[in-house]
Amino acid sequence: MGGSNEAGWRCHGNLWSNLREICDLLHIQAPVACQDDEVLFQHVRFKAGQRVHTIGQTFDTLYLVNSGFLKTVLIDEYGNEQVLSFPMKGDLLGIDGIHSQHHASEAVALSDCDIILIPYKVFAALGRSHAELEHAMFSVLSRELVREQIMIGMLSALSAEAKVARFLTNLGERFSMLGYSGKSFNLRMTRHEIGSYLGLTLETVSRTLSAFNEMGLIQVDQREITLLDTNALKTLRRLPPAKARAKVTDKVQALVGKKLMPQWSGDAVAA
Amino acid sequence: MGGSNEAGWRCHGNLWSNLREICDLLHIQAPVACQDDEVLFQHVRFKAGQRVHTIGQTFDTLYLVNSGFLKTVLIDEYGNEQVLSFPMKGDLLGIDGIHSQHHASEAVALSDCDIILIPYKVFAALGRSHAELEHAMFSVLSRELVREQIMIGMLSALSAEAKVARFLTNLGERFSMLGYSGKSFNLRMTRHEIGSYLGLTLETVSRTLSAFNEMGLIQVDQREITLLDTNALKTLRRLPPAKARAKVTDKVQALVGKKLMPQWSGDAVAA
DNA sequence: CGAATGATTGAGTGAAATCAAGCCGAGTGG
DNA sequence: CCACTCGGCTTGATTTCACTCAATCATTCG
Repeated sequence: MGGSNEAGWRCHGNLWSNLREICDLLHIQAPVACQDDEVLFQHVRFKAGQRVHTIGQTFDTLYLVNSGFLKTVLIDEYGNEQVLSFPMKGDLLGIDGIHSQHHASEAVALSDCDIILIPYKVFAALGRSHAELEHAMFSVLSRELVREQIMIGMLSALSAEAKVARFLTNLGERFSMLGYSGKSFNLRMTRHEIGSYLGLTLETVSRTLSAFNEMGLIQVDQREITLLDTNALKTLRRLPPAKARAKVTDKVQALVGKKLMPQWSGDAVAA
Repeated sequence: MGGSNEAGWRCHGNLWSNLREICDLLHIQAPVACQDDEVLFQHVRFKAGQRVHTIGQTFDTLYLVNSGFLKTVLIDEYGNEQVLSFPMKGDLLGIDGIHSQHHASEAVALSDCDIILIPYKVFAALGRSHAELEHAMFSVLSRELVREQIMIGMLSALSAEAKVARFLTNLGERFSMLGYSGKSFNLRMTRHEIGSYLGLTLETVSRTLSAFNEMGLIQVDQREITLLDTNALKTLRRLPPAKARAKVTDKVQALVGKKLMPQWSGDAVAA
């Protein structure tokens, strides 16, 4: 809040995409009988900090990210933000508005973004005319649903270290799928936003990143991250729910976890 | 596991529903031009403990709950269950299978259930022929998505007491929408399942219910629950993230919360 | 350059987990 | 029938992980 750009301000871009480009972005195969100029979809640019849609806003269009990084948030009764996701290229925004015709969440640009507008009516009509497209559309919604289910499982079952570790590896995987480096990347969000997303405080996020850095699992410098031992990060699940453990891998995990606890004697601090 | 009925066993029922009945159950208006006998959907009965679908199973049909109570779960790498939802009458199961053509979660009957089978192909075809229906179908998926988003917000921001309180009031609301009593009902799930759903241990769930009972907010006897002060339960949000509070209601909340902490001197224990 | 925002780190606390014991009700079998 | 088990629930004692509060840096920006 308090930024110079308040919600809803849209700078009109001048690019347009056809259906084929939309399908490519969404990773679904375009219908065979697809005339390239059948329909065109407008691009709109958002500056960092601008909102693509706000809570309560009337829903009538879906948003497909063509470039840039965003966050989607819920606002609770005290005005606190709850981060739900960090969409990037190829992600579809605004789905939550279909049900009640009003957006249930808010999408904020974390960097300058190029967003493609897909009017819901056009979206729906395309499904009716192309059977393959309709399935693909249901598929996209279903994928979102599964993603959120996994998120729920992660939130309620994993330790703080495991949450941060998975967050980093997931981010890496998404970057590499987009053609960027999956090992070395730049966080577009603050520690506070990461914490909100993972159900942790910013201090815990910061401490955990520092600990991973100490352990040589990653290299951190502010928002610059390099994953050094992706495997260890992926297998570092949870420490708490020991209960009936026997497997070898588990014992290794426990050890890796324990190493976090002892005070990391400050040797490389304060240059 | 270890029950006499393993997954997949289906006792064929002999009931069938038409499209109008399906739409009623889903709370969507049936298409005006809807011939009642256009398509028929088969009912199938499941006994308590049976699985409607299992993880990894090939997806080809959606399941609509006509009666009974279920849980949907994710299984993690250690074989631990993570409860995702407690579906009941009117809820649609299996959506998560659309994306990958395989179910990502498992649905288990907590009581005897009557389930309506909706072949996905039929479902999709209906959307293409009836425009209103297509929107309604997207709407159902969107509603699921919003529900999960709210779940995520709840998991990462609320205290244990607030989670349990909301769980109870939500359950009450769902029961009253189905025409049952929203004040007095029977939990169909164990403390362990509630805990898994809320990201808590069964002990914490049990303690919290006992505390609410002590405070006169509810009345508990094993799985028999009576909500005595629904309002207090609904407004009992969170205690921890104090940070910048000033409002009157907040102070009241804090007090209500604090009363939980002092040891409840056992007076009514052990008859 | 200060002001502001974000990040790091420390010290102490507290909410919920863990470990552990006992109770209750249902089902089983001698 | 009663002894026995077994799963679910309750409650207590203790531990611990992550939060809170607080101070200090780093970086950006007006």
